[in-house]
Amino acid sequence: MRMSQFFLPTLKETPAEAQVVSHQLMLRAGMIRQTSAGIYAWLPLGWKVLQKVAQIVREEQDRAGAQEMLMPTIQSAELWRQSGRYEAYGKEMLRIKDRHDREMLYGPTNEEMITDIFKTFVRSYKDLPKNLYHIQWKFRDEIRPRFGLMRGREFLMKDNYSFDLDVEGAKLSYRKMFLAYLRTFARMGIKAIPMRADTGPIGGDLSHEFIILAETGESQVFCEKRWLDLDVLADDPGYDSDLKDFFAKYTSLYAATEEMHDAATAPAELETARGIEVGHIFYFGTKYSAPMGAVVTGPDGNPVTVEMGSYGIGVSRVVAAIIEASHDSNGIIWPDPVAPFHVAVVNLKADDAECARVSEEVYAKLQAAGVDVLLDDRNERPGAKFADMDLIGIPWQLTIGPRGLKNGVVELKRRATGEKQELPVEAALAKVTG
RNA sequence: CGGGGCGUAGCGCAGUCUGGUAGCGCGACGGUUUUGGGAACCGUAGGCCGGAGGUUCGAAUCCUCUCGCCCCGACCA
Repeated sequence: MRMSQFFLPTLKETPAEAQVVSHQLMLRAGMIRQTSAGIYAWLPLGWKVLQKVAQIVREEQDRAGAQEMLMPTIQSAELWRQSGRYEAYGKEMLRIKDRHDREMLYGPTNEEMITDIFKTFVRSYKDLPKNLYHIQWKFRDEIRPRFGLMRGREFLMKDNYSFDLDVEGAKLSYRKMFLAYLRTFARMGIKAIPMRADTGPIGGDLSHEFIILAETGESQVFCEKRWLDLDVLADDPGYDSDLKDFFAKYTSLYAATEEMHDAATAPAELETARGIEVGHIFYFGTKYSAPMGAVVTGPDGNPVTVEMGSYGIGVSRVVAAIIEASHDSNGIIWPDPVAPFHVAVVNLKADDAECARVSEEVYAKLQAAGVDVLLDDRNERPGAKFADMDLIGIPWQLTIGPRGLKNGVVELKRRATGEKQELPVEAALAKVTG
């Protein structure tokens, strides 16, 4: 992408309405535009990041055996009456009426709908287990939306639903998602810690919130420091195992949110921090399958009400949470896997023939190599270019200027560390693509 | 929903108390000089002062109503 043509409305000053750093930086970096309280349009840069995050979620869901589908945002109130939640849900649910005065709603979640779809088609235990997901916009009419995308009203969520014949199967499905979530966040370059969550009336120990540590987090969390040293991607036993050992290892360390924290049972040496919830997994048995009649015929010919679980990742919130966890005073520092561009080629002097020639050549080579590259070919002053690049947080900045070219070198800067080195063009290319 | 605050140019703000023909900085546009960390100078454009009523000779400013947004609390990916 050429910056001279890219729709990237960056701001020098921080808009007054933004209080938290992720909101401020997303506005300044030209990623989003608020259209109503808690509702945002995603501009090209933001949309690129959102899609990268969604794609990692998608790949890990697929890898864990879940299947992608897409359910609508608008649902019928009828479905929710079957589960009893239409009355129970309260004002967070946006209720609307169509032209025939039929009661509809903008879905805050999809348990009812997926259960309805499931029961229509699945009749035999032989069809189990099943795990279905979609990545779709949700709406929850929060009393007070705030913190930009951290607590919006409309948000993009990956939600999936597992269906099993028995509790043991449901627990295995749960452990698979537990692993999938750890892998998902690890791949995004962030440390999300699973913390025991309230299971409400269901009871048991099968609900975890996945929390990212960040100073601006909404809730107080407590965990053992050793958590931060675990390497999930290295520990991954694969989905063919029963995952019991893995699950045991990753739930043995203490980690709890404020609500679940119990100083009496907690170890003495505890890390206290602020946390942002980015995912939540939940086993809930027959809470929906029973009232909605999701029943299959078991091996013995008798009907079995299926065991269900649901699993959510706040995809749009993750984007904000990553910024909360990874920024400095100059702007965003994207972890490589979710960065909107891998490298920015900064032509320091756009009207200099040699600078332009080398920049274009580097740009073309990187594109040919399949690298997501942004070329700053604007006729701006160097300071403005550097400031923009730091602001939008591209992991590598490859600066091409007349001073360096005279000596046959370009400057390669790593956004995360600020480390700069002068290299011949080919060496810089190798470093960026390697 | 309770409590607090704010709506004036694209963005950040002053002006409101004490009514008198709307201003500053940044940004945009044109020009000249510049060019390795958000340049300098000259010039230009841009505002029903959120909206509707009212008071007044006269309202951004006072009164009433309304809409929107932000912050603090109870809810949540």
